[in-house]
Amino acid sequence: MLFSVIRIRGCLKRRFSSVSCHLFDEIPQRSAHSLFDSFPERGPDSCESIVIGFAKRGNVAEALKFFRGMIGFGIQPTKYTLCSVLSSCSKALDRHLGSQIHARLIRIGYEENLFLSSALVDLYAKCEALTEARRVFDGMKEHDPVSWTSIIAGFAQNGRGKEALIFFKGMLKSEIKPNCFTFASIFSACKEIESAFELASLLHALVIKLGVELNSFVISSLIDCYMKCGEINRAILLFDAAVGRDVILYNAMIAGFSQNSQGEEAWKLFIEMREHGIGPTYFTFSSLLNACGSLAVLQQGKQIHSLITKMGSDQNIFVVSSLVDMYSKCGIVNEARLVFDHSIEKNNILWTSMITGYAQGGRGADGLDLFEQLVKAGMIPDHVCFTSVLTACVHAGFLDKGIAYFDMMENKYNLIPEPDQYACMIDLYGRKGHLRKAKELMEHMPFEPNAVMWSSFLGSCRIHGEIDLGKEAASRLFAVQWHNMVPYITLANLYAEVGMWNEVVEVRKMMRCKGLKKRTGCSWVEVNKRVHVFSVRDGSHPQSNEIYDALDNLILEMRETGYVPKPKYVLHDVDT
DNA sequence: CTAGGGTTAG
Repeated sequence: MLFSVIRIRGCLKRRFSSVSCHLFDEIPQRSAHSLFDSFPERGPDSCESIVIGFAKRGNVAEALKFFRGMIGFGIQPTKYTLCSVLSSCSKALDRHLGSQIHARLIRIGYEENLFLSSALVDLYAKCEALTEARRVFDGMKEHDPVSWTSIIAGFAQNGRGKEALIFFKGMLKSEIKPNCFTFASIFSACKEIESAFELASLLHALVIKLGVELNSFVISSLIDCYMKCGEINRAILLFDAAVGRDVILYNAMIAGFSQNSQGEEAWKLFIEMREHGIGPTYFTFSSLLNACGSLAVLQQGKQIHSLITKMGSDQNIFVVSSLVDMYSKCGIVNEARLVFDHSIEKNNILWTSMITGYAQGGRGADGLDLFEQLVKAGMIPDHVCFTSVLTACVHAGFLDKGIAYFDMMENKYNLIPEPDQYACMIDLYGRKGHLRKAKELMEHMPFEPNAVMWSSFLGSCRIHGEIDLGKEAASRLFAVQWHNMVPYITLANLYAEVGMWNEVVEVRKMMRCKGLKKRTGCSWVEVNKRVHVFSVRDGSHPQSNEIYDALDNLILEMRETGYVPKPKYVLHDVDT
């Protein structure tokens, strides 16, 4: 290494920039730095080479530092340098410096330069200044694939998929053809819209037509989109056909399997990628832990945890949140707390994971205690966080505290309560026997009550033997969820508990008329006084509608064998 | 000599 430095220093006698490209390949960047300092004739050429060299190699901080330095020396940067620096600004999310460069560019004129315009569009898009990005884009005299892709990616990455798709339409109308970069962005925009699957299929055809179907960026984006639509088989087809499987492709598959409750498959792929010596990365860990939580397989979760520690990934905030979530879901809240305490960086999501862990583990008081600490730590709680807090109140039966926190949302944090938080309050009032109050809340909130609210309300009616209100809730549920058995069963139980046997028979008859039948292939276990439903076929843990359907049948089955479900076994307790 | 892309947590 030393020899390289000496050799390069020899070359540098006359021109620094002539060797600067090689310089970065041969010696560490730290040495490049000191070499520059020791070089006697620091002119514009050498400064620019250093800036571009660092920028090109992704050392954004150094590139920006040198750029500031050269401006301080009064050296005028060329457009080449400004282009590199803009890219570094966008990576560092330094909108301030980026705007200053923009101002400089306006003075010297840049509209004809596609490189500079695209870099500006990208900068503003990455810094979430989409109006500004659009202004630059619209001001361009002509567009190329890069500028189109920059504006499309900008909207897609900021959760504005619809607008991204409108730009994409504009691109298709123009002479410019989308390339693999464009498609990689467009599929992430796709998954946000209603008819995602239909559109993705159409665009998939276009991908093949334009011959970019082998690009791994396009494939992983497409796989992710299909997975989010629940089209697991399509994703598998794409994955099997892919030639060079990189770590992101594996991660996309593992995340997809986890999101679709196919924990076993996620694990199989993880083992496969390890056999091929690929990864894992932070992304792999968080997806895989997600799968552990839903399978409630603690052993595997612990194995991953030790691997994470071994690889030094135990301070990544995504990984930590997943660990907390996994341990909580496996019922070891104390272990989750240890991981939480050990994490140096703590954001809103991590705090919320931990509060949820306490709430769902039946330790509502600890959850609320943690929330107070969150506030003391200077964090600003958001909607999801309040859902956790209110859930903790529901589990602990803290009515007054629940009301106080609910009011606090709007009074202290300017958060307008959403259906999720109203649902908690309806549940809380209902369970405490304040059914009128719960009903009042449903009638006066700014939106229509949803199925979750009616379900919990019906459950509360059953606990407190409120026939009339229960009947009404059940009929509302029958209207929205005709395929769901839960309201029928709850209503039947409600009648049964007060001895209205004729009505029980009526409800059973209604169920039979609707053709609601028992589902096979599911079983249940009781762990920590909670019912867990799982599929016998693959051991996976069904979610949402599937879990409700399965649970309906199980409760029926249990009742038929003389098992009387307690209130805590109503559906919203099981959906964890 | 300069520009654009895919996967993760409550």
